Amino acid sequence: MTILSAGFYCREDTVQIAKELIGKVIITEFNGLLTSARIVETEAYKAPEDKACHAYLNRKTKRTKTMFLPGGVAYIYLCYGIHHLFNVVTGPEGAAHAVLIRAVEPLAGQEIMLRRRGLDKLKPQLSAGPGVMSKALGIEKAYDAISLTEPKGLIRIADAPVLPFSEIIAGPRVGIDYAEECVDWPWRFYQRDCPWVSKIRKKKS
DNA sequence: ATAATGATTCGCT
DNA sequence: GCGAATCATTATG
Repeated sequence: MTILSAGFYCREDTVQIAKELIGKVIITEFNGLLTSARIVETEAYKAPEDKACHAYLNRKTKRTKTMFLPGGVAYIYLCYGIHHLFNVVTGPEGAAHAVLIRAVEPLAGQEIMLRRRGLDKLKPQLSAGPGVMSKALGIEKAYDAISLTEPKGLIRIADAPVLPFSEIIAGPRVGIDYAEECVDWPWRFYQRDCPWVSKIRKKKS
């Protein structure tokens, strides 16, 4: 099992990386509890031109500074005061690019994930959604900016064959209605016919 | 359908 | 510094 190296993340084309991340495997190991899950849904965010990106126009703040790091580290932040969202920083140092992981398919340590979520049965609700999949894997914002490329790291991502083109679907990103002309950019990728992909949420009336 | 929830940011001073 | 508005969501009825 090969861990993806910095070379994979540091490329300039974040959208391409987001696409290639589908099918890769996230492994977390906190407190000796090992869990892993297959990525089935991602979104690309790319400053400065992307209005939906926190670092739009390269705004550098305490929160977004992680995104300016070289590719291969985690960017984790709190959303709606409740949910920890997990991103992978991409691109060279100084480029605020990142890929949001939105949904995963549980592999190893399913009992651990169920316990963390307070569920007793394996169903998409366990990890189909950016907030809940972080919770299932035990990811918290305290792990912001840690490396993903260390073989012994708390969080790492294992390589896997790239899915056939026909299995990957591109669409507009979710939950960024405020981003005006950027809302329709097809920067969301997910695996076709996969029950672990998050459901498209209906917009407010 | 909507309440819950808190870090972050922005516009003041 | 301070306070208000904002938000890449989820769970529940």
